[in-house]
Formats: sequence, C-alpha cells, structure tokens
Amino acid sequence: MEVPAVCQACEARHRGVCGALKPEELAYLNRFSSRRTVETGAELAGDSAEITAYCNLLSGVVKLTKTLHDGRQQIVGLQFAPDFVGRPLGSQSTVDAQTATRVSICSFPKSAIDRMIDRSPQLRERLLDQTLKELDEAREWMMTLGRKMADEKVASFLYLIATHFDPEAPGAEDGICFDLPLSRGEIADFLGLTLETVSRQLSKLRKDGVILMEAPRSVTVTDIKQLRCRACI
Amino acid sequence: MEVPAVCQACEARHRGVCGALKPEELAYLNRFSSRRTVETGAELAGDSAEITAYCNLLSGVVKLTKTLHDGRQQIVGLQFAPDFVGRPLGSQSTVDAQTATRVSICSFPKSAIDRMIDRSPQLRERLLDQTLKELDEAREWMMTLGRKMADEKVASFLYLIATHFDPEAPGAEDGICFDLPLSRGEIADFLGLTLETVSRQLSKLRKDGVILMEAPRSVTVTDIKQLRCRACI
DNA sequence: CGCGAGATTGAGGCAATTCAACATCGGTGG
DNA sequence: CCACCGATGTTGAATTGCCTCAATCTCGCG
Repeated sequence: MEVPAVCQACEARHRGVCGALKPEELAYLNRFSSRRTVETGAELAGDSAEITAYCNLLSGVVKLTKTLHDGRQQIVGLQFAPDFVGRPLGSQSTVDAQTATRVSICSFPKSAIDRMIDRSPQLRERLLDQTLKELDEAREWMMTLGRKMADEKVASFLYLIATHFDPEAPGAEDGICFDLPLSRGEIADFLGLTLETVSRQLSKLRKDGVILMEAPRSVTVTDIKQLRCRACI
Repeated sequence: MEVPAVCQACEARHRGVCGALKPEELAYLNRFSSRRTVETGAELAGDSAEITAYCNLLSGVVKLTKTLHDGRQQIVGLQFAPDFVGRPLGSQSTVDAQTATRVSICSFPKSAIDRMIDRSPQLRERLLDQTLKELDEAREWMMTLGRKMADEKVASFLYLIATHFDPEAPGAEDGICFDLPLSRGEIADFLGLTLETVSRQLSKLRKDGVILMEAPRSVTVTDIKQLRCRACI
C-alpha cells in the first residue's frame, strides 16, 4: 500500500510521530485525519474539558499553561513543529494547550490514535522519545525559573527561540532574525516575571548591542555568543 | 518458570517497572541484578560521567539536580520508591542523580535493561507511564518556581512530602508526621530560594500552628487543609 | 481622528537576598 | 566529664532586585 499523498511531503512524517507508522497505518489514520489552520489564542485541549482530539503541529507555536485560582499563570511548555500535541493515555495533570500564533495542524480523533498506540510499538517508542525530550526541556527550564536573574531569564528565552528557529544558530554567525511567537506578557508568564521586567531587560539587551529590535516582535540576534553567555548556558 | 524469590515481595514488582515483566524475564534480569543500600550523598548517575547502571529505588529518596558554572544549583526532581532511576535511551540533558537519604536499590547493568526494553513493549509502556508522571510533576513544579511566593513554595514542598509519605493525607486527619528527606539548603535548591528564607518560612508555619517541629528534620502537619490552602493547590 | 491593545519607561515599595551573629547538637579527645 | 569543634539551623539588619502603580508612546483600525 502507498503512503497517502498528503503525508508524502509532511514534516511530521520525517521527524514527527508519523515516522513510526507503516504505509498502511498512515493510510488508515489518514481516513480520519484533517489538516487545518487555527487562529492565535484558540484552545487545542481544554483544561478540564474533554480531550477529543490529538494533532501534529505542522507550523506555528503552541503554549502549554497552568493557572492558579487567583489568575497567576505559568507557561510550562512550548511546542513547535513537528511536535505531537495532546496527551497519550490519561493524565492527572491539568495543562491548557493554546495556540500562541496562527498554527497549522493535522488532527486525529482520540480513538484512532489510542488504537494505533495499542498496536504499534514503534509509535509508543516515538511518544516515549518526545516525552523524554519534553521532560529534559522542562527540567532545563526549572533551572531557569528557580535560579536565574531576570536578565539571564530573558537571554535564555531569546536563546531558546533563536536556536529553535535556526538549529545551526549556536555556531556564531552574522545575525539570527526571527519574530517572537509570544507577547511581552506571555514571555513574562514563561519566565516567571512581570511584563514590565521583560520589557526592561529586552531594552537593556538592545542598548548593550546584543540584539536589534525593528519592531516589538521582530528580533535580530547580532551576538549569539554573548547571548548564550548571558543566558548562563 | 517461577518469579525469583527476591522479586516476590518486592514493591517494584507491583507498582514499579518490574511489574511489566514476565517471570522468565524477571529470572533473566535477576541473574545480573543486585540489591544494596547506599549512603546519603552518593552519586547514582554521574552528570557527565558514563552511565553504567540503572536501578529501582526500593526505599529512601533520590534527588535530581542541575548546576550552573558558578555553583548555583536547582533540584529538578525527587524520586521515591518504587521509581526507576536512570535514563532509558540516550539523553541530551545533564542531570545529576544523588541520594538525598540512605536508600536501598536494586541495580542492573545498563545493557541488560536496554536489551529488555527492546524486547518488551510492556516495559516500554511502563517507562512511558513513569516519564509522563515525571513530566506532570515537573510542570506542576514549574508553576511553583515561577509564580509562587516564598511562603507558598515552602507550603507546597511540605504538602508534596506529606502526601508522598501518606497518600491518604489529603483527606484531613489528626497530624501527619514525617522526617524531611532534605536539609534546609536542599529544600532551598528545590524551591529556588535561599536556605535562610526556607528557615524563616518554616518558623512562620510553626508559629501559625500549621506544623510542629520537634527537631529540625521532624515535622508534624497539624492542619493539612490549611497547608494545602497556603500551598495554593 | 480617536480609540484601545500592546509596549516602554520611571518612581517608589516590598519581598527575598546578603551578610552576619548566635544557637543547637553530635562527635572527639584532653 | 567537659571543653572544643564543625555542621546545621535560626534569627536579625541592611541591601537590592523585582514588582506595583502609573504615565507615556506607538501603531493598527473603525
């Protein structure tokens, strides 16, 4: 059996979980899946709401948040293409998955995936891989949240985004340019700071010549080595 | 084939990863495994050092830490019996596993486990389960690190320990008594605080009648509901 | 043009840190 | 036995980094 046409050129097929599936499994899954784009700010998986669907993230950024009764919020994870969004098996925790930018996804009904997980050890292995990767990232971020100063936190965030958009970035070059996927307030929620502090620290990095900001969302890292140093990585 | 004698009454057999194994697999693994106790402060898996062994934690507490160049430290995870300690597959992250108390473990050579993981989908599923649980805990803790005040952090820590030692604890009772597995400094590294702040907040909880402290390490929670409330959970 | 959302910048306050002194306890040896 | 020591914990005073509150700026949009 052939690999479905839409899957042929799909990134999730190569680096994502779909890479674990055989052509006939892809074909089966494809009968229930649908590609679509979702606007900024949409809920992909309600906090306490029923989880009805999983999806592969094909482009854009998804944020995972937790909220206290009094409204304090913390972003506990960011997902980029080609991550798998949604929780396999039951979960005791309550995270809220929300699009941080306009995203395009390939979504499946929960039942189809669950059935597939049962049957495909390779798929389970990919999920284990991704979960281990997310655990690593979460722990790295705990270091940032618990032990870094505000300036180091902001540098860490910029470094994270820069290297995620351009994996070759760590090897110093002449300017890494990208759009921030988060607002100042969201960055603050990611870093455990206030939005004012984030703004101040960004201004400081600009004044110090580590970054350029053509627009509030548009950043060019002119000195990635310096940024990495300030991030304490 | 029979379940090996040492495995019969082992907690890891029931709630831990060994529960995924068939009698013959247990018998095979048992030929290479060894039970032993380890003193406080020992490294179970070196940071950059080669990982040569995995183990099941049978009693005691293990802390997973990360360290910055300048010595700042953050505890990014605590493990209790019957957790599996050590990282399946390769890891890009560097965490340091150290015993926080005297522990007893059942350790295996890495090769034996890796072979077992390849062959047993059930074992991989258990590992996925534990990894998902750890991810949940890490994210819960990110909320604590990023958005809670010092008093809320300390209350969260005590609540975590209290409920881990006595799972029935959340249903209010007349005093949950336990020994803290961590020193003030270690609690500080867990909470992203200084040890002085931890000490002050513990004193405050004692003055407010939420806890008793017979000795620095010995705590009795007299008002678990109040503690939970102060932890913002 | 006026409006509102998002961002920047400043001033003042407070929570947690830093620095420092003192208390407690177990171990060790004169 | 008790004096001494180091490790661990508690408490106080001063400092500071971040937060809070508030004013101002920019930009897209009806």
